[in-house]
Amino acid sequence: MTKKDNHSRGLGRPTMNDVAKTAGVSPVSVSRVINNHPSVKEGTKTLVRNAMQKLGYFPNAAAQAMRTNKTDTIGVIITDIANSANGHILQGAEEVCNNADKLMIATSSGFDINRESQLIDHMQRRRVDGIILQTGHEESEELHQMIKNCTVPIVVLDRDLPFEIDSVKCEHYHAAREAVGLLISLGHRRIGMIAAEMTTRPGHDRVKGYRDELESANIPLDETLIRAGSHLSEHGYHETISLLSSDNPPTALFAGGNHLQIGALKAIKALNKKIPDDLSFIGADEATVSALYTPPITTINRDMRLLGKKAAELLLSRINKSISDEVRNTLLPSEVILRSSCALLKKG
Amino acid sequence: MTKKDNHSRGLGRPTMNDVAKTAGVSPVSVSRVINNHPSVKEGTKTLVRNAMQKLGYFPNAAAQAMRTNKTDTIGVIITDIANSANGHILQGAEEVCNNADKLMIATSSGFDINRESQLIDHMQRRRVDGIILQTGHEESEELHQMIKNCTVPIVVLDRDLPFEIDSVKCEHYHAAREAVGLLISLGHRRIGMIAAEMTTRPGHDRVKGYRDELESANIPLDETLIRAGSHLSEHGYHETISLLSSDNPPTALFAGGNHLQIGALKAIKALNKKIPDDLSFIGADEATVSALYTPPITTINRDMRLLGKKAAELLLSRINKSISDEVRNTLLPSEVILRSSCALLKKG
DNA sequence: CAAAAATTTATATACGTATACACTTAATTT
DNA sequence: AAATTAAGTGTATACGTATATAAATTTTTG
Repeated sequence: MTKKDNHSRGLGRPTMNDVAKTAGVSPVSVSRVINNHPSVKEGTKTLVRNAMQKLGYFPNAAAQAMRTNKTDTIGVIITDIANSANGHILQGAEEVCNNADKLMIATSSGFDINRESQLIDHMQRRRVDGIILQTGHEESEELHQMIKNCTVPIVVLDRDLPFEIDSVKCEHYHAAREAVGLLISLGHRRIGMIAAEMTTRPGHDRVKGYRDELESANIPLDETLIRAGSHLSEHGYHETISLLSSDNPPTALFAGGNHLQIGALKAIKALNKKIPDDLSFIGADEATVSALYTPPITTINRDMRLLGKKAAELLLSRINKSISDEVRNTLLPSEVILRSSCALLKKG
Repeated sequence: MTKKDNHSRGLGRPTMNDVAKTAGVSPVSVSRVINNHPSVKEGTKTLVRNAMQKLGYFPNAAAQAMRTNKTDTIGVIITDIANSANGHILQGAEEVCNNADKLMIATSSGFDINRESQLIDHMQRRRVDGIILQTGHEESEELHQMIKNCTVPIVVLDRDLPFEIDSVKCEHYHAAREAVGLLISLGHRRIGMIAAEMTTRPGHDRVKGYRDELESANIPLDETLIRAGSHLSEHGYHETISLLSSDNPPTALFAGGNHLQIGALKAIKALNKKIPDDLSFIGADEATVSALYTPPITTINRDMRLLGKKAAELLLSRINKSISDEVRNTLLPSEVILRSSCALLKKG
């Protein structure tokens, strides 16, 4: 019994050596069968395959990774995995990765900056071939450093970072302008704006679109109508309650985020206000509820699956070095879908 | 220049040896610092830490895995990652894994049986410490074999398999009976049932609950009222259209699945039927829409996050061998949440 | 102050795989 | 038939880490 014969000694899983022994060939032949090397006789192939079958052999990915310095794995770090919008991103990315024979592994940070750092760390230790990152902390200096120092390619998902880096983003600014413009064209002058963190693209750009559109319509800005700060449903709920129960409530409301929209709709329901009679309403990123709501809700939509796909494609190209070295920033469109939640402002 | 001095030659990433050289200590000391070994002088520690910092060193997880035969990784295989119910499962599981210092990596099969096998394979090759599996193919013999032969512990998520295996499941049967019972108590006799695949727990058990409750109420079964077969929204839509436009349409409808419910509601809307005046309705697993719908929808709910947590906890216990060897099957409750989508059957 | 004990550091090796290289045998050419 | 080529297989080794064992150093003790 030789030194390396772990398996027959009952310790641990079968290795290439065990398979080789069982098949009566050398370990090299086993390796060649595994990797579909051309020069191996058909007879040997089946010999090896049978042995693998018999022993229940699985190649050890860690050993392979160490030897080849590749893992064929793409790591994805998402803020909130329970958000179905992110689910669609993951679905899109996974489809592309599958087709490229890469395993996509998804993790989520829960918007926790420490967790985010840990996950980038994890991915690097595991030597993933590349990372798709949706940070929840665009502004963190620490994170910028981590990203800059990262030893594997990163594609950033719908975030603005203050340095050059591959990214795929969605258009938020013009869509927000279009949404607000629609409300203005219906006669609304007091338009409430509920937004996510200003340190995050969807929050920042949508608020900017709101401001610019009002300005270009010569409507004086009332800062108290802008309620930015969190992407959470609770934020949408409380700020909507606050806005609608104020002395001079808005006649229209724009909720720039799927959870925010849910929260806002709950608040509107709780206050027993009717859309669009008491209040015109525009939401964002929430396809299902918007279509089914009574009345159906006008909303800004974007193709999250496409976002995931584009990010994965860009990352794979970067990994394969099949594109030039210069940084790529892809911008995907948003679309305003008109439904019946917006009405002409009633005079008086 | 020695043989192993890769990094200073510019090839690849820094290793323990590079760090050791830079710090002026032996590789062993570096390893000890990494693993918080007690017996290492404070001065050496900082020396090593500075060197790691300077070189941008990251331990190679593959090498560690090979040496220690552990990966501190939990693999999760889910059917559909874009389904927010599954997102909540993942969230729950991830929380538990984080607290146990395990990295949870999520993948999804898209209900593709081949993909599912591949993923189990991937996980084994990568030597994850354990797998949480939500199969979309309870009935597949091939899959049963893969699961039985799997070399790492598996916890099955809300599925019935024809052999002993750790699992965490949700109660569907009694909740379905309760839902149908509620409709019966309101006078309904013709109750439509839209269900997912019969080869999957939520589909099978809910239909069984439906049948048994009707039987115990001495209501003759009309098989044409049962529309099982797919969890997809489209199935819910088409079967609802079909049911409601038949000669003898049901007066109440039970949609046993979140996507099915969405599809059914779309169909009801398309046919311009009013809930609950024209049709009483009960849904399942779709908290957001149900609460916001007009009228709010009575629904069967379950705690998906808890499902994920319990599965992860069971798996970790199994990995740590902190529980006895016997197979565990945890059953979590479902709950019927009463809202205003069900009404007394109008006579005549 | 020598010796024993405790602490810290170093040497050597194994984990499982892929590949460069050498080797054997069979097939082809001269 | 000898020489060349091709096809198939085997030997030896490196990847980066953790640890057993040994060695060196410092601290404690009689």
